[in-house]
Amino acid sequence: MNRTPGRPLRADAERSVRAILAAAERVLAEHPGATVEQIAEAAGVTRTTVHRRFASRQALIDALATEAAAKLAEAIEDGHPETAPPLVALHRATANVLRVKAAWGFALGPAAAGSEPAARIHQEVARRCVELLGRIQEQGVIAADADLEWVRRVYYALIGEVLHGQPAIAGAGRTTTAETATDPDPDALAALIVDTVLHGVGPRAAG
Amino acid sequence: MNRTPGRPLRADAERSVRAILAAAERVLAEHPGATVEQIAEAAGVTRTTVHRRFASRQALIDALATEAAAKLAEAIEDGHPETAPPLVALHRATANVLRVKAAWGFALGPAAAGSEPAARIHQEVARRCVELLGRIQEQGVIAADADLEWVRRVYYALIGEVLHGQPAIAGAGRTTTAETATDPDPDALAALIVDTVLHGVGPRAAG
DNA sequence: TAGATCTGCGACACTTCTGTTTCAGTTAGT
DNA sequence: ACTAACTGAAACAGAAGTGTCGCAGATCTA
Repeated sequence: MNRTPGRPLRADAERSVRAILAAAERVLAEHPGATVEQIAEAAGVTRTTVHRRFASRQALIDALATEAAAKLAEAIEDGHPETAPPLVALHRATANVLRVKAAWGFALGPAAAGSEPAARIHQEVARRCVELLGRIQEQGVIAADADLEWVRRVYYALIGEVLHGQPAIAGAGRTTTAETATDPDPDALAALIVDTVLHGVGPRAAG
Repeated sequence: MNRTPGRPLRADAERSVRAILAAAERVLAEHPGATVEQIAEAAGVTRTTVHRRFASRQALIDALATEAAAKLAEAIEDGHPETAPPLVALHRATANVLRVKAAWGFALGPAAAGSEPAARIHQEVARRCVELLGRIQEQGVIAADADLEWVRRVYYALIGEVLHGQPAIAGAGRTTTAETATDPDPDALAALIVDTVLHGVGPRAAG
């Protein structure tokens, strides 16, 4: 049975879909093996309704992954990677991505991978990311002989690292610059990530 | 029923246990939700036998996680973090860890976490790691005001990153230094990781 | 070689989850 | 206000997995 109707849904049905997706993210983030029933309960809906809107558990996860991937792409674009100065764009995009990934941890994680359309979006995002890094490289801020794919992966890894130790990041990075920031706000973390990717943790070259 | 007998196992039974653990790693690495039956089949054993040796599926995973954690700890110690020069120890330990993590990807991954004894070992490993980083910091190779816990997490993240894109790392890092190394050997990768952690991907400070 | 141990085989009860269906009652849209 | 769409409730069949048991035969060990 196809639950991807051509006709537009009624307002309440649309609301249900949103509630289910939001609940799925919430529940699956904590327990990836969670039941459809648990998701339904968290959404304030019956299991029957979930199955009415999503053909299968997998279909639900795929939809979730796709939606989240779209938000991720949007987060990058909101940094204006084309028009803004590359480093500014990178910083803004990083902060945006941190917000999105924090809110859609499961849907953007490995457990939700395998969704075909989502995978395409992620691939496109990676392309844009390398593009932006290339522009930064042209400015000489990234070594000319650096492998941009490796740079991108380091960058991704640090984003992921920052996100799964929320309270652990008190006075992150250099205690002098970041002080004891009690609030792990995305901008400070983005600065930490970008700085670490570019310069590592070694002592600063004078200047 | 307790499958942790006080008496020593017979030789063939011991062999079965080893085969089951090895097969579990192999199978679960590719499909974390794999069945006990699939594991048994891969081990050349019946499901009954698996249950004879491990009280439950979870008990099997816990045993796997614990064994792998021990190998990880061993990998660190093999770098002689106490006696060798800190940077040498870090490099050796990194190469060793890469080997171990490549072979025990599932058992050391998040899916196998939650095992109580394994968790304690991992905590101990992290402590040793920070200790070593502290010694490197004293040498001035890591900035004096850097948060070592953050450094450790960056280090871990890069190790993880290197490991889940095996064939993608052809001419890793700086193409000039690494050339097009067709073989992603642990030592080259370890050098890449350590270098990136310390200096990032920015242009080298002259020298 | 004798006795203890281990294994495969086949079966069993039990639980849990999925996906479907029907139907009566509610809610949105026009 | 009328119709179409949506929902909850309650059941159903079915699949799949887990853990257990007993037994006959193979395999180790002393």
